[in-house]
Amino acid sequence: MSISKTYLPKETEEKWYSYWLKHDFFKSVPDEREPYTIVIPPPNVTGVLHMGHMLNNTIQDVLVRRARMKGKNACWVPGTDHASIATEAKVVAMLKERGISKKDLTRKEFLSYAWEWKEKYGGIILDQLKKLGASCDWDRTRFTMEDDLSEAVIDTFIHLYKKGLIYRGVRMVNWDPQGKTAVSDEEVIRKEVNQKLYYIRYKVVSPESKVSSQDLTSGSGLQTQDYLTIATTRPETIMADAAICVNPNDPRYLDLHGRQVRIPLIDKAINIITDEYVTMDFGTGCLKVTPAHDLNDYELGQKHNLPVIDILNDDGTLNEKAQILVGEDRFAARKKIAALLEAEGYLDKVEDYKSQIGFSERTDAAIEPKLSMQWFCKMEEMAKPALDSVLKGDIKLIPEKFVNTYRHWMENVHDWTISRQLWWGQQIPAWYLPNGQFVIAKTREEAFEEAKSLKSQISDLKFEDLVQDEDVLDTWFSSWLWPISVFDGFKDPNNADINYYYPTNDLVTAPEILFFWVARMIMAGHEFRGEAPFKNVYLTGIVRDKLGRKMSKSLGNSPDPLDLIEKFGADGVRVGMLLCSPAGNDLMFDESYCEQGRNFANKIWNAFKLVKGWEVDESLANNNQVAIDWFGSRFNQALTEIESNFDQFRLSEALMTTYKLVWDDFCAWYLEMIKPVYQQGVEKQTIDAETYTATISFFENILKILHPFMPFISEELWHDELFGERAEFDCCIIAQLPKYGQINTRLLDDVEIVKQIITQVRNIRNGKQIPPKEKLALSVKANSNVPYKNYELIITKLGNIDAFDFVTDKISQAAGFMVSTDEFYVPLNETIDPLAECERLKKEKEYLDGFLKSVNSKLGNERFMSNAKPEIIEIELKKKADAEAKLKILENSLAALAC
RNA sequence: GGGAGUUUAGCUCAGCUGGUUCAGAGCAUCUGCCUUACAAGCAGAGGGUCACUGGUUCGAACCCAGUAACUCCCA
Repeated sequence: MSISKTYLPKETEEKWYSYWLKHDFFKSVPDEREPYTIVIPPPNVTGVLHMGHMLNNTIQDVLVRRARMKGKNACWVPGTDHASIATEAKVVAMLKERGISKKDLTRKEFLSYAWEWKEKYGGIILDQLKKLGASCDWDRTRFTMEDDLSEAVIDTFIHLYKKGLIYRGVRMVNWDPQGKTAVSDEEVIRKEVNQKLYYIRYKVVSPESKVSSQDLTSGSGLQTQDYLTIATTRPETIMADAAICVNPNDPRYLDLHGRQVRIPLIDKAINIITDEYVTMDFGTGCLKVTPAHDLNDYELGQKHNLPVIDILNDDGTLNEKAQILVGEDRFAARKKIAALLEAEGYLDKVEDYKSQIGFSERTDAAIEPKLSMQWFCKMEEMAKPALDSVLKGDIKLIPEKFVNTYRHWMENVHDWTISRQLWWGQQIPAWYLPNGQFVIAKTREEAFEEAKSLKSQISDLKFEDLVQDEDVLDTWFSSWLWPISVFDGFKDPNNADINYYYPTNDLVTAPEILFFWVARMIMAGHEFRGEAPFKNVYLTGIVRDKLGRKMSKSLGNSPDPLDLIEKFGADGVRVGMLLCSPAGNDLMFDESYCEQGRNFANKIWNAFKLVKGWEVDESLANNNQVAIDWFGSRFNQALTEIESNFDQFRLSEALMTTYKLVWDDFCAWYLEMIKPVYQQGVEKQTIDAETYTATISFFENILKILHPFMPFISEELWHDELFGERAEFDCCIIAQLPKYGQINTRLLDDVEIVKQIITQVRNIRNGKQIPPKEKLALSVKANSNVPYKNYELIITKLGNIDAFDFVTDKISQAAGFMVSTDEFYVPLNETIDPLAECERLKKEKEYLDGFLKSVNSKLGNERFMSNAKPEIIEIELKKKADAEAKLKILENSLAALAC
């Protein structure tokens, strides 16, 4: 069977993914092993895979696969959330295409369309994850709107209501006029926007009595005060003005305290009030107070007992209370009203102005502050244990810097608006009586029973009289239960799964949802299980493009992950993602990282091809024991480094350690050391049995440590006949990671010196343009105790040396170099330029002189000697001795050259 | 406006408790090679005032203060 020249991912990915599935390797059931659990951050059911998901899920898969290979019972629970706003928008769009309007449907009809949509498109993102190699237990796939999870949501609502943690109230909320729903503070994205500041004149009302008294006391004329000018970015809301407010200390407006102005265009009189809240040096120092349409104004209005005049409809158009421009959209109205004011002479001037505006995360519509009746969840009480568990370290945030952010948010937490004016979601279990009273109950039956027992209820209350709250609960009110609900911890709080898998181990998610989701899951964990839901929260960076811009659909700067997989293979993309993702830092993604990943896969493939081309010749002796021992030590050393990297969630470093071990140590050095010399006319290169066995075993171990990062190629090679017959269930995915072995540091150090010698010989070849095929001689004048004899075979093979000998004197007419304190000579036919040689030696001497000087100045410094730790002094002394030894050799060489 | 973070080679990042003349890795670049596993490769090489200014210390990329630029979070 001929083996292809490059690794072809497509041929293996499909094959092994279905093999793994078929053999239930992703499946987890509780047993006596230690569990390792991750719940997926449920992607939005409307979503398609983007680069953020790629990163996030690659990391989760690496962690899960590694845990599995460490003998743990690994369980990765997949699923999606129902994303009320986003999904409802998709469904509305689908209906529109079919010529159906949501208005004409009943709730039930609408929901059946929504489920139809979900069944059709809702699984896309999970199927995409499979392409990446995600080893989720798909049998456990959950959805936040399925019956059991919905029931959990309703039950927790009732529980929290009974505890007094949920209440209903009129509040200023963030209104999304496009989604026609309230959204939480966390779902509002603030952006700086170029706006206009309109300066508008309000005519001051002048009651005769006041004018005269003013005239008498101060003598100030009213002529200049006929108008009062305010500055606003929202001229379309003037009809909702309830007052004009000035700072009581503002000398410009002292005359106006207690008087009135008339709103332009509608000519309505409102009071001038005073409050220190107003900044004197912003705008004109006069603030129009519009309680219905601004949070600060609302509070000011409460304080001063002002009426609330809401002139906007739910969709952002003006209503009849506006009196003019009724039915116009708020932004259209803004332009029109500016024109009207201008025409009537009320517009003083217009300035450019930058300010922060909130936009809905889901629809990108400008958020409208709006007063409405909503359901809220009190946060303060639940925040406390959730904060403590992070501060105490029961939950570790990685990287640690997020602890500060987390604390700040938790200490200043606001109540959570949990109602949404939508249909797609869990309907709030509040039932209203005709008299406006309400009860909270799971079913109409229970609600009816409870309603009957209300003191002031209507005497002839009928079952059908109860009307359930129209609104649904925020999607996060489902997601915050996720680590518990996926194991049916609400339905059956003592079941085997929840007892075994909860609390989960690691959560991998984006820092953007630290508050939305992570903090609330921690609260829910404490509230409903008395225990935090996970131990580590690994917060990934944000995937940005090369220019540092966040990847987004609207910018079009995000590659399609599936195209990347097509181009570089799943393993290549996984490696590419990890290579550029240091923990907690954003990553500047570039396709070239995936290319590097693909090249790495190819390198492994070709190393495999090499080994596969060998044939054992039993008659051959093992000449490679040194190489075998060296790589064995090097491998064990790398294993401990990788382990420590994983302990600290330094995945990119663990990968880089693996990469270098495989590419540099194994391929570039080890295989070159042991590789049979090419024999012409021989079909298969022959090798001794011991070396062959050792190499195969190394290769198998390498496949194991590669597997979490590159599951497909490692599984593919694992099953090659090179490793002998594999039983059906003998798969790399469940192989156990190699155990740590001995590390011979002396050997590792020696080989570093040997490598330097080989590099120096290669440099001489390069410099003198001696072809690699031409053999050279090498002599060593050893001053150290490095056992070069042991390494002779390696040196001669990799340096292409045909004569390696030990000498006691310098050799002239040879290119020389020094490694450690040993001198090496490569005799050459050509004459050596003594001047150039002299120059080289002098340069080296200069460096060493400087080095020695700095060491000596330290050792000569009394304060260093008295303050530095003994080990540091010892190192300095050794440095001094080494430098002196080297210098002596150099000086001899220089003397020999007579320069 | 408040808080957090970042700044080290052309790029992306390491650099742990201050201690080798300590400045490092990968990629990219340059030079030479189609050497029977791999040109998606091999062998080499060059690249940095550790943002800036002070301070502490025998000793600072690392600790402290200030400055600048950028990023994020909250208002």
